[in-house]
Amino acid sequence: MAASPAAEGTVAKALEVLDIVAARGRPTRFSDLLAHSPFPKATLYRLLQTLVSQGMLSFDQHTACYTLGIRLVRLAHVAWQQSSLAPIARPHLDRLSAEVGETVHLAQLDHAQVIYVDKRNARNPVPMYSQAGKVGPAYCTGVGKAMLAHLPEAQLPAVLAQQSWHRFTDKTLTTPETLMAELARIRARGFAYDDEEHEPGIICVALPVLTTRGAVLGAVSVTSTTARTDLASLGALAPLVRDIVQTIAQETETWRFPEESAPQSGRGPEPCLVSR
Amino acid sequence: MAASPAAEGTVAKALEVLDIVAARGRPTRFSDLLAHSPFPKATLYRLLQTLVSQGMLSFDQHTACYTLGIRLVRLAHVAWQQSSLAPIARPHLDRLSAEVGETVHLAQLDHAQVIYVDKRNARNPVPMYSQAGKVGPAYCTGVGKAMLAHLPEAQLPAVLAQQSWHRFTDKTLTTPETLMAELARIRARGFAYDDEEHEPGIICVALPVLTTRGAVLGAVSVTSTTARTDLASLGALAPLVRDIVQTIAQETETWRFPEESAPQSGRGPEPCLVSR
DNA sequence: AAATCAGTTTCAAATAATGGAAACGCAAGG
DNA sequence: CCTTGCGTTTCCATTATTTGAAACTGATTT
Repeated sequence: MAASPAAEGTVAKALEVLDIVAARGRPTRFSDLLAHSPFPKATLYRLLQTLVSQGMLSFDQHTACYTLGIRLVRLAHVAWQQSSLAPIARPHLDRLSAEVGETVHLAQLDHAQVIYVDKRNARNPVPMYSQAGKVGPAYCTGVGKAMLAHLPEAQLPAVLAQQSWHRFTDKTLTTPETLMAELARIRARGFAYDDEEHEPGIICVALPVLTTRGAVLGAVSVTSTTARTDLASLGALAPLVRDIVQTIAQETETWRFPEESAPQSGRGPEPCLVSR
Repeated sequence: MAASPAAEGTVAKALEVLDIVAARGRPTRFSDLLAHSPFPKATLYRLLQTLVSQGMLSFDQHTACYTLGIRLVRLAHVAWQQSSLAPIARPHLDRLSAEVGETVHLAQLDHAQVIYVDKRNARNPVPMYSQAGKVGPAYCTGVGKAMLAHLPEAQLPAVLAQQSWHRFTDKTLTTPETLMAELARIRARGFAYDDEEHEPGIICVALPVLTTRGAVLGAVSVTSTTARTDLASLGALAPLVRDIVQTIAQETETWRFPEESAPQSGRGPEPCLVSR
């Protein structure tokens, strides 16, 4: 189960249950969840009931299985829109994608992992691991290393300590020391490569999206395969990607303004009605 | 804000806070949230702290603003995959989209609203979060009416009572009575039209995805414009869409009940979603 | 019929949440 | 320099919820 953040409140436990359901990855029965949770039967049972009644889980009468609920999807859509990064980056990813014709990723750091927040497929799509919403390792992906390289020094040790250091390929860096050296190279160079460190044959260039203060917001990468290109050619795209990430960063900061709470008319189906 | 589900547990309150943040739609300050929540200052503060520490919200030190957190996006991705409908329907939507070349939607019912779960544009296969989770009215969209028409009679009044009945166009049905009549026509005809009831110039055909027991799982629609086609031509696509929804329904049941038989006795059709 | 299993409910004790009030920090104004 | 006001955070006695062992239900198996 990896990161169990030592439940302290009821809410934390409820969320942990959500994670457990999510981790099963399929409709799951009570006993299965019980076996994979640290909670006693009655506690788990009540948590599940609460979550179901709240719409965060749904429960199928026939199969007696729990799945994640639709309320999550609704919340997540807003989350995606509300995150300052993703919606702002969108048109720029489109532009980048059109220009280079390769797979393009936008990622953010979540705890010590990379989460792919948006993605454009290559004109000739290549099967690969990443997918919007999916999480991946930070220490052996282009976007991950680009972000780690610009993390405040104080945070780095904690984050490195949470990496799995699994050797995906024989080029994977599997120790904090070698990674630290790589991060220094990345800072010097201004961008990161992924040289088949996560999947064989998959390479990429990645640049971080940084605020003017230097805080890491996310990272953008262009990914391809060794069959189609090589690191040097990908590196040649770095200036283009730099333009993109700088534009994104700039627009993000412009957007930041919080907003006074104008007396909005409470109800009303008015505003954001779906395009269809 | 209409649906405030009268929090009874702590978890419910925490989730209500999430909804409030989501409803603001932008990074929001404490005082703003306080003004829009039913909780006392200290309570709200602690709920926010919990949610932030759990990653469901994120808090920006500089602007002192709360936004929905990245953990939500991660969960929602799994939710989408795990929902029996969306991943199963995906290839069939692709097929339908390729065949008709028009906008295709997959929707489900969430409370009394329609939630768009997947979508195909004529051209590019848009990344998921750009549209998943968008909600729309049920009483004046093709997918919405198709699903309402097949809801258990006992639930219909409650759902209709939650509609806004806003007159989007002069063809919008704005009373329960006229809608009930329309739903009867839809049941008789076997599929629903949207005749510019939500947006002028936008028309569609929609069919519900039903289990063998008749429970509503979702709906699929093909949408176009009056400039390009008319209702009659869209209606001609109904048999094709019927094939699609039936295949989806069938695969859903196969997937969920690998070797279950004896499908009788229980009470009436048990809809999988919908109001508490 | 008895045993087993999966899921549900009970209840007194333990624990966590509550919220009024007050303190804190900070910027603008006297 | 000392107010004043606003937004944020902490305190703590009170209150209500959560807890979990164990008992119960009702299927299915032996």
